[in-house]
Amino acid sequence: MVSVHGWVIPRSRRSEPPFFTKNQIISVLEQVGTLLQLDGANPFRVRAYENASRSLSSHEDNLWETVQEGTLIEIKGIGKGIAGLIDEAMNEGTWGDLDSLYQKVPKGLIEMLGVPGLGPKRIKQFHDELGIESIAELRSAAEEGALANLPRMGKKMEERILEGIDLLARFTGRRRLDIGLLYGEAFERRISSISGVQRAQLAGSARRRKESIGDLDIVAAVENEDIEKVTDAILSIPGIAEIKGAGDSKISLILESTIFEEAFSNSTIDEGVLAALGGEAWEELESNSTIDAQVRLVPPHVFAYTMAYFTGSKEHNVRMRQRALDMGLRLNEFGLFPLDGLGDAKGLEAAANGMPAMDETEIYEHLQMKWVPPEMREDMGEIEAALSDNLPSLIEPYQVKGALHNHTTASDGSASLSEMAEAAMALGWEYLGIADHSEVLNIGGRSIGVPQHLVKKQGNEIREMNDKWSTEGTDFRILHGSECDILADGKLDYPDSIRREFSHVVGSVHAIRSWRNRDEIENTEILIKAIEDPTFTILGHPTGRIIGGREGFPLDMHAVLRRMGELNSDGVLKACEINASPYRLDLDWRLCKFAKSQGVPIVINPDAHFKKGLKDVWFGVQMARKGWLEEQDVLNCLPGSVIEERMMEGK
DNA sequence: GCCGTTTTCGGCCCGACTGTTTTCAGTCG
Repeated sequence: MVSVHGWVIPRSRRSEPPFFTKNQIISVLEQVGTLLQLDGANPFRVRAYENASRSLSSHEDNLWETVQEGTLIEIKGIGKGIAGLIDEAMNEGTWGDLDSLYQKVPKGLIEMLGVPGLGPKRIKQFHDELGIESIAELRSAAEEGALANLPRMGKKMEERILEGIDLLARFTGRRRLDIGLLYGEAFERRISSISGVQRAQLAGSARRRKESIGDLDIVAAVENEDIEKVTDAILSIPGIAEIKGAGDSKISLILESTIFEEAFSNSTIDEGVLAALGGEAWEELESNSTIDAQVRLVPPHVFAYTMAYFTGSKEHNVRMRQRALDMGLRLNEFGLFPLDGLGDAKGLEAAANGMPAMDETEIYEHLQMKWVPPEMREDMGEIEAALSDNLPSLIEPYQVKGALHNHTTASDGSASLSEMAEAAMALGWEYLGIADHSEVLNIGGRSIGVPQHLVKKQGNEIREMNDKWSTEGTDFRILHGSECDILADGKLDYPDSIRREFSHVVGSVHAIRSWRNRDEIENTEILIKAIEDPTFTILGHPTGRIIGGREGFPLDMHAVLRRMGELNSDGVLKACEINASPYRLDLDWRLCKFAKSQGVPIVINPDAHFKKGLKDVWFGVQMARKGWLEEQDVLNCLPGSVIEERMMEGK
């Protein structure tokens, strides 16, 4: 459901400029786009606001400085109008005439956008003609049959809206990447095994490894004469909760977790993904858990084009089509065609005259570009990099040699030191960093941190184990760190003398509530103060977000990373974690490239609380890939013998 | 509202599906 929470124009709490932060500006611009749609504005004007919001969020420089320099309009997508708006907001603390727009559009209309089949046009029509301002009013109007009499409406639309309202209540929100991939892999395998399907592959945000997945897209290559047979077979796959629609080229479904039973017993799931998922995520699925899925059926010779198209992202595709147009070509899900001589041929008919492509590499070659890995297709600079042959060589899961943030029974983990070490060795790792919680941490009134007097005991155990491996000639070691709480005032838990004994200190915020009650500027200052402590090594789950659960606390992460970069250039090691738990995936991948540009090393940490949790590193690697990171950018790609030294040097 | 070797106006990515119509508008991805 589109949450209505937060749909008010922000008021500044500050007494001097800048009155608003970059994140506040970005969110207002995005909301204005939506509000304008509901107000019936010119769709291109709507897109201008959406584009401005997007381009600002990938703009890495300090926005306040840009405003002061007067160079706002040099940012692509920001012209005179929006630049004036941003200038006014930051300098004066006012939003021009946007107040009236926020006032004008009833909040219930925003919620209605979440109803499948309802868009801004119909919502506006209902509002203008019938005075409908909320989902509740919409439901009763539909039940009374009041909607069917409107122009271009009818009984069927009315029913669809009622179903849509129910659906919205039942199947709300997106799925975490791990859950989405479980469904996606299972569904892909089932479709691949249908006779008549020549190839089938998962596309969409799952293939791009987004941290959360709205619905699954699967492309299947099927000859024309097999379409009917294959469609019937797909519709009879067990695990389908509902069929939403089925045409010649597209099938829309809702899947439920019963799809897994046979898929798992046949071990048909991709081994790499299954290993990463460890089966844990599946066991946790509720029986009423569902996910939307679309299957596209296309002739084999256009499969690559359709894969590229439905892998997205939408923004990447727009840029690709623009690139094609620049070369006098048209690109769509069926092929790439010269614009002249295309005539009236559309869709598949036109594909006969298109440029052939056996795989995606050839599509990019036709456009004189290097193939872009799916994870990078977000229009975050990959188009330019692919055109100039400057794409990074992305990190691979096998390049990770250990991890630095994991727990044992000494705090809230469920496995002992030696059990965790064995599991790490089984993964082929050369080291395991243990970072149990510090003393202060208690969750639900129960203290789970390691008290001061037990820190030394843990250190002794680790030393004994390391000595044993060393005499045996085993290339494995445990690094004795701590996940040390960053207190609300920016101080670190434990006395200095204890912190200095650890090989590394992962500083993490756990008392999220007090950080959420402060503003971005204050939080940023306090967090930077904590990072500057000489014993501080790694920033753990920087914003505290839980995917699908809660937003992180307000923070200017660019400013934090800039400061960490300065400290690194002074020779002090300050690394930033990508917490690899699929619940967190924090640092956000969108910030990885910036961290790299500032010279901040990244550590991919599973934050494992049990043996299988170590495998979550796989998800962290996916995020690092989305963030353009290479092997040398990631600290825990260093071999065991080197990483100890690196941490000593960095103090 | 933004943008511009076609720069101050007239474009702005493209197609399938659905339900409403009898040629098309709205929605979705």
